[in-house]
Amino acid sequence: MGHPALEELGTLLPRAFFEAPPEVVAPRLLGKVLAHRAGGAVLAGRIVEAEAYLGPHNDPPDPAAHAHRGPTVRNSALFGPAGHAYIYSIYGRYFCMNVSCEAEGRAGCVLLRALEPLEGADLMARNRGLAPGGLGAGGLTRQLASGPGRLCQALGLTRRSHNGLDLTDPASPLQIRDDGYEVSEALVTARIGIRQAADWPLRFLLPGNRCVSGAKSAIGKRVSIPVEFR
DNA sequence: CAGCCGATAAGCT
DNA sequence: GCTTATCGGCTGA
Repeated sequence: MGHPALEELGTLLPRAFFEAPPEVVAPRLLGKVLAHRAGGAVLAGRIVEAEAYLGPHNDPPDPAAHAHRGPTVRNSALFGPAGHAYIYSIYGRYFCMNVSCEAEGRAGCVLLRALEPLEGADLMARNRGLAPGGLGAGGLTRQLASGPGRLCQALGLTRRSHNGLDLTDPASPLQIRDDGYEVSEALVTARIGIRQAADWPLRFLLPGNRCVSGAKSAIGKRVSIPVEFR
């Protein structure tokens, strides 16, 4: 009661959606809904910012990607089937969530960097240690999940509980759905917070959206997303 | 097995 | 802008 079933948030994205290069999947994910069922609650938000990290089969390979040096215990989810969660801890305090791409045996992923909260904003605020009241007016809502670490904290995602989950399984507590929200244009910029390949244009965000992270938000160019990739 | 350091965020100057 | 918290996985010995 009070919480929607995940089905009400749109149609579940099929695995084929993710079986493509990350630079194709990342803009396609803009506007889609990331949903987490935690106990009786549902926490969900629209993806407004994402970065592509390329697998080692690319030429040149992407030196900023965790999959850069091939499979390891940590990144094994990236080399499995597409549409799985890859969650890792960073700086001892935070987690970041990626979606695996490409066919099984090939790595490549999309880092989810920011959400526009749709469901469970009060609970997100609580998870983030913020005051639950007055979210709408004060602009606090846009800070709930504006950043990869904030996103995982807001939704309550951890490596131990959620790494490796199949996002395309109807029984999974973590899914990505399409509620019909249409995105025809993305803003493309360099990726944030990396040193290697720092100038590659692989960060995608919804132009003008207030929930995106980072100072580089305004620096980039608009590209239209081909209809077949929407 | 020890040392290093990162796809971060928050708080302070 | 600069600093720091705090950790696990990676690397090389």
